[in-house]
Amino acid sequence: MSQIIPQTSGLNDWLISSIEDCVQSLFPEIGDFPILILDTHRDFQGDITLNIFPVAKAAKMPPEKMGEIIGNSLLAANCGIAAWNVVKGFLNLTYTTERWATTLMEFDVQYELTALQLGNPFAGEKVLVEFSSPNTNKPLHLGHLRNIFLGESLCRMLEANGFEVIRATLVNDRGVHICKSMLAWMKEGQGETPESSGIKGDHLVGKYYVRYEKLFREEVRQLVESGKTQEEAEAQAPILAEVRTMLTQWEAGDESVLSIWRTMNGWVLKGFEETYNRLNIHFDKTYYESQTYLLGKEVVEQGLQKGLFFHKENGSIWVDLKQWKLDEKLLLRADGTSVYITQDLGTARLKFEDFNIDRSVYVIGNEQEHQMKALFAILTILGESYSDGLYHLSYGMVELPSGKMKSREGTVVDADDLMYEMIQMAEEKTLALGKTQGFSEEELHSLYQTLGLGALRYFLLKVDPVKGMLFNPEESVDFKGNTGPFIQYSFARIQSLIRKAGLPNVDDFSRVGLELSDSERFLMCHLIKFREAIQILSTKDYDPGRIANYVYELASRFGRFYNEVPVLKVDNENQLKFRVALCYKTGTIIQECLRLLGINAPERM
RNA sequence: GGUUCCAUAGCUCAGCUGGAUAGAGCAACUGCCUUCUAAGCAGUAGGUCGAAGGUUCGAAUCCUUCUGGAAUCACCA
Repeated sequence: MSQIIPQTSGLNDWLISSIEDCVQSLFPEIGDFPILILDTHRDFQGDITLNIFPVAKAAKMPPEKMGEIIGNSLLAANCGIAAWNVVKGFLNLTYTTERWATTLMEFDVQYELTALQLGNPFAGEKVLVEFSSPNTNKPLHLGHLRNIFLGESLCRMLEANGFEVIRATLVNDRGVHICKSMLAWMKEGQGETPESSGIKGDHLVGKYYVRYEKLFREEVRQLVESGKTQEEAEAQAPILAEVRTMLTQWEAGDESVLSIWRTMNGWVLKGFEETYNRLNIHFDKTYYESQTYLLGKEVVEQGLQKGLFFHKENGSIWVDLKQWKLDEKLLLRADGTSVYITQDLGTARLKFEDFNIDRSVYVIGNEQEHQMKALFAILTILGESYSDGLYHLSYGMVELPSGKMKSREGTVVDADDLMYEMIQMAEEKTLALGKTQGFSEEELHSLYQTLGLGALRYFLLKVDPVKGMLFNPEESVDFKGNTGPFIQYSFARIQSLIRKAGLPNVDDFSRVGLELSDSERFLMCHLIKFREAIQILSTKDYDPGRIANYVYELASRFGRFYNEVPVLKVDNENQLKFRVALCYKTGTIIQECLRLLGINAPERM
């Protein structure tokens, strides 16, 4: 096991050790100092920059003098540095052409991924990622899409880092909200089904969820007119009592209620399945709350016996979370029925029993941050073996210009509608550009999907998850600038070059007559940071957004290169090979980054 | 009221463990398609990084306080 795994890019590692050697030989007495490597500022000459302040401090020497000494020493060592300059406390270094050529020829997406996995001390650990987790009373909306894209992309990142990933979703298929749409359908549905109406199942049920709200509002309005206060009216609306009765019947196993419940849930789940398929999302395991909601009681009972939880006078069971800066938390009601967190405890245990997981990730909105903290604290108190590997990937809500989306009031951006619109828009834009001669109907259809859904996915993933997002349906999602299609376009251009030049053969590559332009260096400087960009060192790296940023920067540097430097139209054979190789490798990295984001990369567009 | 999170260009956002003159995209304006895909490239304009202190060679970044916004704090789910 003496294999050497460069932590980041080989080039930078090599530079760091060169600098270490150099400083050690010049100043044998020097103590520890950090080597800070950063990108060279755009306005200065160089490929990479050393921040000299820490070294200078350790050696008690003015930074500029120190920079001079190190620069000269690296140059004299003949180790791949062609030039240097010092500005203030910064030593800007330029690699030799030879060094760059070697680096590029050795650079390979498969090698990078393998090295990433071999370098991950936790590789092979099992991670269960729970995401999407919808309710079965309404269709998926924009907020779910953010969740789903985050979850799927995180799974792919974890896999790339060598983790074994289990994709799971928890369907919330029971409770008052489910009964509401059932009740409205029984009252006013007249037997309407997805087949009879031609409406997708989840949308049909969602329609009755909204209908319930209308009926409820109407009853409240009448009660208020008859002299009740708003509060009284909302509490006394007869339809609410009907819902409660229905829930009781459901819990008691009343077959007439269960049968409608099964039917309507079936419609919704079939609808979800369609949407997931369109998004290419597949779960290894689906948990249903109706099957897990009683499970937690056992976990609570065990904790009670171990003395970790306690009773209150009325018989309810609690846990003290004060050392986590949380309050006391109710785990089981006095009547023995479970609360939300009881179910979560049960599901958590079940996930472990099913898959023997090392880590458990929850992709859930930030509205449940408090709840998640409490859950993790309790699992830690219980001493669950995976409690160190718990993580809540929290994300901000997607809001509309008019404010929060509310399913009840019908003010939501529906996932299916939005996807459809995105694909339509992709079609319009593609046709307007008229670059798709020779495409078959099938290819066109597939291209529109790739572009439309790529734009949507990128739009939702490029923003830091912790931040709330604003989505303005009027302005819609862009196709130019920092967008999915721009990155896809960069890839398509590269593929076009490769089709013309053929795959680069670098075996007989020599450096004769090779010259590098600024834009080539600029592109390569970023290209070799691929591994850094996708590496997961801790849970703070559970963010697909940084891949989006990385690949956008890469595509944008490629754009500059493509415009400034001819690739195919060069006389020097080695120059041609080098540039084709640079394009090809940039393409493989773009493709892999897009794949990690769940976005397809089209060969032509 | 307690806790947590957020605040960067007109708008949407980058800015990693403190590092050079704070960067993109959109919108606006100016150039570039008889030459590798113009969904592109180059340029102009746009900033008191919410405010005030502090820490140090150095702060958008770390600490404190304040302001503004969001979420959450049920024997609801």
